[in-house]
Amino acid sequence: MPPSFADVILPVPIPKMFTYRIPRSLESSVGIGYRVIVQFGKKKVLTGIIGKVHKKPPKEYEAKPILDLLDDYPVVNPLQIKFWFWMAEYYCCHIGEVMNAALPTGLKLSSESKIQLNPKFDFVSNEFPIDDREQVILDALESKDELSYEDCGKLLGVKSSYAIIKSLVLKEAVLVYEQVKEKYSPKVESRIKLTEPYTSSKEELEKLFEQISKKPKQEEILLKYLQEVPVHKFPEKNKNGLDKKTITDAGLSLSSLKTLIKNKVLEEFKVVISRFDELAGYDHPIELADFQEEGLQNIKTEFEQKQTVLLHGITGSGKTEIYIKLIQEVLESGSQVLLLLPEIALTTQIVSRLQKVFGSQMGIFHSKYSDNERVEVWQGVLSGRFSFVVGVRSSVFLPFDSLGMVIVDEEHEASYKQFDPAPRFQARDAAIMLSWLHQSKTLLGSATPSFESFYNARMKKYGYVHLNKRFGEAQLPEYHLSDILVDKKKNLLKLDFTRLMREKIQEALNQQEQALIFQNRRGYAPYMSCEECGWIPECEHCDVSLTYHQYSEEMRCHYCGFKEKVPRACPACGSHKLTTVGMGTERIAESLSLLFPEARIGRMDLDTTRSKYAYQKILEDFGAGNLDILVGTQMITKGLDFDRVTVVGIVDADRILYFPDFRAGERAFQQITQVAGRAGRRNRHGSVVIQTRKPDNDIFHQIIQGNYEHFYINEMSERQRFFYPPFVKTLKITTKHKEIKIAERASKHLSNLLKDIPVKKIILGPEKALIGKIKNQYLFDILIKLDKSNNAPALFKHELAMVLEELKSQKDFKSVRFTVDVDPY
DNA sequence: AGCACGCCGACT
DNA sequence: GTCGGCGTGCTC
Repeated sequence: MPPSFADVILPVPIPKMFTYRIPRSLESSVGIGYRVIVQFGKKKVLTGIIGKVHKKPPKEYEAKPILDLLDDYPVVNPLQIKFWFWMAEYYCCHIGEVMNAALPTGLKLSSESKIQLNPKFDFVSNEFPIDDREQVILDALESKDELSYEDCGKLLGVKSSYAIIKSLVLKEAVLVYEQVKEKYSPKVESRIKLTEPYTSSKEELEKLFEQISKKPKQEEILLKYLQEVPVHKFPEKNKNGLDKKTITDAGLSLSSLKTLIKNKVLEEFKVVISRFDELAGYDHPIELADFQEEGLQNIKTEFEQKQTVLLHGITGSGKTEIYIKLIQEVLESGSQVLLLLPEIALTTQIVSRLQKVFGSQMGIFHSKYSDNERVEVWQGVLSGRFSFVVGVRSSVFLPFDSLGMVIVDEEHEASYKQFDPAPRFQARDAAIMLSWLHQSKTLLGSATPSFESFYNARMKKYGYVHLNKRFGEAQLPEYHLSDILVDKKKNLLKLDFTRLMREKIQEALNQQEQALIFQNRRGYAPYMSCEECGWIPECEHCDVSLTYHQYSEEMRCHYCGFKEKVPRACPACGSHKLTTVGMGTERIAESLSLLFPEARIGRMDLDTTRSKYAYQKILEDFGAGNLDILVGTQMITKGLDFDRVTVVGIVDADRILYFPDFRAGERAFQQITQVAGRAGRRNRHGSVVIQTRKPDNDIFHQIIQGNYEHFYINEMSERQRFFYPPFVKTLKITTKHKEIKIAERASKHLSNLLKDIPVKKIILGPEKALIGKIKNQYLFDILIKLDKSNNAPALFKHELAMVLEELKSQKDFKSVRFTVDVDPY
């Protein structure tokens, strides 16, 4: 038998797999998707995933052997591997980067170099002298068995301890070895149980009680145990024992418990438990209104023809109920279901709603979950415990093996697109691909579909179902446009609130109703400015002004996290007249508390929801009526469904509308409609107040009339004329370097090379990026608009990859970073 | 991305 | 003189 080889995917940004030899001993037990340990480079040990198994020995090098197998089952299935490769190709990144994003951290291992004393080392008759710094390391190793390179560096106060360690190795004083650590640790519970003979014989137990009658604390524990676990009535219950916590929580003595264990009366044992509670789903039937039932039937009919269906349902039309029906059917047929939600909707009512129906067969995949929790969701899908997962963007990577349906709720949400580390994927689009690989169906749901999806629906690529009724007696809210400039002239603008806005909020407060105030900017004020000379504090490392955060008395950069104290005086002219310009949520909340001193005001934005349950806490407070007004960013537009909200205020609609991006209009329509949808659900009618400087902008009237289609047609003619998506495919390449000249030159050079690629396209730029400098790196953008026909995008990407490889190998551009963003936002 | 090797400046 | 800065090349 010739030897077998495995192409292993490793978490390194190199565009290929690495071929390793499969040792005979592992030959029968490995395959695609297994986690393996391999040596990479001189000593680094990494975990990788087998992407392919074959018999072709590599010609140019000797393959190293696979060192070990981590599990006795594949962690990733072949469908996922296909999906990874598709993603790497489509989003122009490396397979290792996809793997990195796909595997929960807990399943990734990497080794750490450790040093230990060489037991053979003879300190006395040592032929080489040990210097002071080496001695420090050796002394430290006297008390600790092992040290990492980092520990050594800290000990010596130097950045790199490499040279010293190398010298010690040479002198044979220490040994270097690699330690791989499994990051995932199961949650264990300590339990106790009664030992023999006390379990089987009542007499023995009685004897025992006599013996310990003088030790009341021990007696107490024993009584507690027997009360919780009636051993003699139900002998089998002893096997499972009792959680140790039950004893300690009852305030009983831990040391007495230890004595009982030491005396072999009780026995301690450990069990692995789940991090998720078992919840029973109630099977209460979901009642659909006639129009929802009709929608459901239409979806099914569309699915007969199309793989993907767009469900266009206005806010309050009850899309969730339709989802539930569909999910139930798919689950009953034995297939799996994935429901994608935008991150910020995941902690809300929809999840608890679903949990009530689906109980513990439903897994939740959160971005705030710990690494261990993520591994458990992963394992849960693998083992079949979860046949249904509700999750964020990254849950498309879970190890499903037989998806029957993927639902993407709020399909238009920009947060489905990942920007920063590669893969820069759009989860909605990836979900459609994933679903296709499973030969399953995809349902996209939205009240304000993305133009891409709506376009696909109109082109008959997707099926289309429209729900335009609201459930129950819910009415659409009444819109009011409030002109900021008019009020300002008449001196009616108080603390940035127009008279109409203040009146509406006051009315709500008078009626014990609630108000939601939307402002898409966190912090106190976007920036500060000197009244005398116009100086504006800017970030030292980025090309942006610093945001003023009042609460922490700081100026912060939202791009690199840089912060500094608020300047006392203007460094340019010495003036003390520094004022804040513009408004963030923090300032809005402050203004409201001045305008409505009696109101209880809450704020919800990135700064107030950093901790795991902060979001839920604020929502619960609001839901319970402990708050009258909630101020927030986008976060408040999602999944909130509170009866008492009758007023929704948009403080600065122009900020959304006049954004330098071709999608600004689309986004404004979506955002305003979404926030507005929070007003007056059920039988109360609500008001939406929009503050703007240009109330006659046509877009407002289309939003008010809810005329999505009209709006769409208008905007699309513009997009067609100027070659914007969805008429073309776009691709953005950012060039980054710490020297502006080099960054610019590299970008120019690249754009010239791209011009030669024989594909129908438009190349724009290079141009200084919107934010020209971030973290001391200068950025230049090239935007490419690709013809969608004839496979042009794929051809172009292929050529691009080669051009980039070539460019990177030129020595002038060695340290230049290129990032490719396909379908950027 | 790490990590090792190699070639130059500022210090005991 | 050396330490240690980081530029460059390589990883099956």
